Amino acid sequence: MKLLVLDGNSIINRAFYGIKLLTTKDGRFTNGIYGFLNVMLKLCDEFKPDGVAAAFDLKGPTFRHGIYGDYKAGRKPMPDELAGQIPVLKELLSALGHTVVECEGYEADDILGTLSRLCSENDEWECVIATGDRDSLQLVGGETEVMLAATKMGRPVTTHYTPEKIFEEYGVEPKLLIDIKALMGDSSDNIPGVAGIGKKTASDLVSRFGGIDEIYGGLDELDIKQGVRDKLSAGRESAFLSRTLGTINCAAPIETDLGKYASSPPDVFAVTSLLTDLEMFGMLKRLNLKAAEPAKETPRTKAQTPVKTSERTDTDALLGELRMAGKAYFTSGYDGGFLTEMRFFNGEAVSLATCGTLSFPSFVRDFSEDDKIKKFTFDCKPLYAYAHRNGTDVRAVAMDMTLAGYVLNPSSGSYQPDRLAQEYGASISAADEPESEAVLSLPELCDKAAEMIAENGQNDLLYKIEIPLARVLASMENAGFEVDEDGIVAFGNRLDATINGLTAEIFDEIGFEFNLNSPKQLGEALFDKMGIPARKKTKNGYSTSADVLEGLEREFPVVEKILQYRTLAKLKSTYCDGLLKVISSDGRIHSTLNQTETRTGRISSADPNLQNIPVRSELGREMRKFFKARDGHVLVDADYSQIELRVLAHISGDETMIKAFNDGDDVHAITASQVFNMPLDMVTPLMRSRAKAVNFGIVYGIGAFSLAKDIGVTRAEADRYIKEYLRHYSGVDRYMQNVVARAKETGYAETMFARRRYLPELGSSNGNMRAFGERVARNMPIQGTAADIIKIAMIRVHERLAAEGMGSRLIMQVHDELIVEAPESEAEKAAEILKHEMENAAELSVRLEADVHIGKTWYDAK
DNA sequence: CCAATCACG
DNA sequence: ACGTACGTGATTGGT
Repeated sequence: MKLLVLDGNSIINRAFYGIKLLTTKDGRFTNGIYGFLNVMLKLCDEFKPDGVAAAFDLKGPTFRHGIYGDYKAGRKPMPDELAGQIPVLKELLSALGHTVVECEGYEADDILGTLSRLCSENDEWECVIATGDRDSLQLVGGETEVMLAATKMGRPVTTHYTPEKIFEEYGVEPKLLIDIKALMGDSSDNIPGVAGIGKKTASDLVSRFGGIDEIYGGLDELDIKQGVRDKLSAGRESAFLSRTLGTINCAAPIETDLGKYASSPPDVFAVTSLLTDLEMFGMLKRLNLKAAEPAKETPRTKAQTPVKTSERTDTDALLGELRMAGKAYFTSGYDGGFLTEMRFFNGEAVSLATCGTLSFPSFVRDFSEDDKIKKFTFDCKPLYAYAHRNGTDVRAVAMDMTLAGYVLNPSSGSYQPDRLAQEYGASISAADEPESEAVLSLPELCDKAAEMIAENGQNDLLYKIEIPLARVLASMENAGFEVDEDGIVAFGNRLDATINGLTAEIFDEIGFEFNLNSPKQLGEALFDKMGIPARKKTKNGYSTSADVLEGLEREFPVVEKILQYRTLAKLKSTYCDGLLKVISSDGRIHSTLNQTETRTGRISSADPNLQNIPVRSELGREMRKFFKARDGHVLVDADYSQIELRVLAHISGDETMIKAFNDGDDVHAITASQVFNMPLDMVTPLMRSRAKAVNFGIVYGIGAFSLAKDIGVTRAEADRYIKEYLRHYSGVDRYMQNVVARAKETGYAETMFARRRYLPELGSSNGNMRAFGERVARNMPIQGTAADIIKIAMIRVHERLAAEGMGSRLIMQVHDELIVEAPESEAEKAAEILKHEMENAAELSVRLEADVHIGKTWYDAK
């Protein structure tokens, strides 16, 4: 029996670039498919295989960050003209009775390797691999031959590689090709190799001495020129790493029963309609088929589900068991963002389904969608994300232990299963394998967590806020934020020019060069060498922070330039260079929204952080022009007006502050008139800005010293402001005292929605620690309640947009701000939904207000 | 891996 | 007498 294994991506790529752009009448590209079919039919004629398997990489916009992430592999993204052809090709292959093989987390190469291994382990089967990629030559031998397509002098040639042929060409056995590559490197595959060793030297060494194990094993004794020996010695690690990188993985979890790959009879109807649709009439003839009737609507066969294999293939039975039980305790395994396996822990048995299972994707879908199966798991966000990317949803999540752990104690630091087991399931875990212990105790962990959550009065917080929010965050992460890459590059170049000029001027004025980015060197230059009086010190030397330098810039003009340099360097490195590095192949940036990171209940954004894109300075704000809505869409941006102060007004119940909010929208001015005892229309901008600082200070737990420093008045003055503030807002005063006392009693601070943060600092004998605990006790309920409210708003916005069947998507949250990407035609409606859901997310004694703006870019929508 | 710095709410 | 506002994340230099 003979299996023809096609390297799908490689062959369609060669076809696409080798054949001029063929299209159908209505403009769909077909050249890749055409070339692929030609190659395949030719190979079939030549080898008469009993089965044909086409391996493909899994890639494209249905997959997540880091996987979208060709940016990490340094490859060019596939052009849309080609990407669009691949699904059609797969459909056609399936219709022809061939097998399409894909496996999340594995490349086509790995599938080739695995099939080759399976054939060599199986007496009946032999295997022919067809590819355009020389990497596969390492697989030759045993039952495997490779047909390598190449272009010589502008003409396509295919070479048939057997072990003999490889020895003839390279002078080594196939396995050692990897070792040659490990030495010479391969820039197109990002394999470093050994610096200074090229193809010639590498082949020579390997053919004389064997693989790198032998070469390095006898490096000192072998007959190697000293220069080469030195290079080898320096590149030792790189060589071994390169070998690992260059070795094809022959253990992809795909269908292992080779019988399943035997060709089945073609679905003549499907093939005919597909080829007719592609206008490939020549191909129809070659297959002895007639064109389909043009009048008839040609229903397409459903896209073939990729074939997979697994430990447990009876996923239908598994699903049945889970349905019968009505609940499922499970964990999900991910490889770089791909869902690769699920383990079920119902009762005694552990059932494992992996992406190698024939029906894994449909199993995951059916399982996820089934609202009769209550789901108990860890960290549901990745599963929500997986489901969302595949056009479905996860229903009936009854427990997420990660989120439960976070709700029970947001200061934990880690919510890994083993840690949770340690903390909440100690009775079970005592043994050596922390992970499996944690997993085995999942049902008990869930019970225990549920009980504690209920006891704390946190049911709504977990089940109505955090768990539903995970779905929203998953969808936001999947959506991403479109950016203007060229714009950022151009902006970066402009910055670079200015930075270079500035650097030269600074060194010129100081008189010598040093590393401007080093606070240490800068401090020495400024305060030692130039004799500028230092004002503040850090542990390691002088402080050169902005607030110190700002006090010096009038007197010493060079300091102004240094400050400017800092600003520009930050913009360039963090925002231009940093963001460019993480643009995915879909032209968008997919940040990760952490749900268990902050101690107050806020979410955080990382990798990259999109919650700290500059806005306060005009130049920095320019960055926001590069964050834009996709074609035909606009950004709808809504931010809460003073949500934290409104929350303070509500939870303190302070009548004056409540009235202030009800009287008008400029609270800072109203506060100024209260604190400075003036009629509202006599409040000057300076008074208003000081009052604003006091408002912030109050929210942060304030001390007179810090307030004084912040607004540049004497300590006594600042003290007076605070006293006056608390005298007028006596309810706030009372609240601030009560909340600390309460926290000392209970040991934690809490929000309106029962989110708590334990404050062991309050019992500290260290006065500073205790003072810190007190400030947190004052601040956390305010910041945390605001965080709870916007989370509720996010869930409702997400649900409304879905319920109304809109194309608008929530794409970002910045603490008090939500951004929706809306089709132009929906902009107004999306704006109304945002405003309404945000303003009605919670019922406070002051009204919540959200300001909405619409624009093509983030800059315009603020 | 930490400290310093600076971007945001 | 002493230290001095809440919550984050990324980059850089330096040990």
